[in-house]
Amino acid sequence: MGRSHQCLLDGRNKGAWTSNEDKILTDYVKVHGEGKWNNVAKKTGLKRSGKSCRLRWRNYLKPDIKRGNISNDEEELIIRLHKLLGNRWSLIAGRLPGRTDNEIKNYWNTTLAKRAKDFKMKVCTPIGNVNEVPRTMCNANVKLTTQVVLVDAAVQSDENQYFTYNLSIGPSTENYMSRKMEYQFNDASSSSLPQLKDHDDATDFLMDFNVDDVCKFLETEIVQMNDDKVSPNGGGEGGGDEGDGDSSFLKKLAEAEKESSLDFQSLASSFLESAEEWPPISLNILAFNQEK
DNA sequence: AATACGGTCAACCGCCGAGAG
DNA sequence: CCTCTCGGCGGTTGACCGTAT
Repeated sequence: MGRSHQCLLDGRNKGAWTSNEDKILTDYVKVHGEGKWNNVAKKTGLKRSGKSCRLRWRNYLKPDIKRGNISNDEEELIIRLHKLLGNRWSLIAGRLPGRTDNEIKNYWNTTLAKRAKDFKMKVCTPIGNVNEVPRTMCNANVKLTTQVVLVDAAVQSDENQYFTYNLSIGPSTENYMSRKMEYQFNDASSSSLPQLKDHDDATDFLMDFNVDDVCKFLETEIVQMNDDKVSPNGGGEGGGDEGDGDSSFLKKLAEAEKESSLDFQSLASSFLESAEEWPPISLNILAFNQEK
């Protein structure tokens, strides 16, 4: 694997390390400890840059490094930490003893990212209309003219697949709700609606509303705010069963915010910002939900 | 058997911040 | 302050390897 052809550039070796170079570096670190990497070349005659020495030691030669065979537990931890931290590989690696940032990064880019993509392609079909609320989530056929943002998606394993997403919906960045849901697929090839898994309260730090809350919010608040000619209780594109005014999301949001003394607005705003970095996967999820 | 292709992962690159002088 | 060095980090590259055609 990796680069094997050594070449000499500016008097320095580049490319794969030889076992002899490894020994020289290992011996040096045993005597002098880590750090002062630029001294390695001076004191040992090794034709490598300080950076290259440091990298070789930290990613390969260091005695406590675990290599290969990332366990299911480790994989799940990587997925969860990546949800939380993004591409901050060194932070993620810091919570996985013996694993290096480079290894985590490689594992993510090759195995996990690909798996998530394959899973998405397999299970979901784009419908091309992000403004349509999936009927399985909503009793009425409501036109959604607001933001629907998916900020997260992940697949745990082939045998036990799930995906998690945060759905942020609202007429503006001032008024919206966020809900995290984790779905379990018993059969990835099935087009039926997946089962909702239990929440992980530790990471679910936004408000926890059930699907009915989402539906009622969509049917009342959004239609009302975006189409003067459509009453909040039916008509227009929508119609169907609606919630009453008491169940409005905005009221609940205000109450919850008051009770918990948390700034949900800021929390959700930061989520929306990070969502910009994700691929436009929301279409696919919506399409899947619309399947029925 | 030969070739093409895609996955893996070690290593490199460029950027950045901290700290010393 | 300014400059320089060093180390850390995330993104990218490219050689190797297994598999498909």
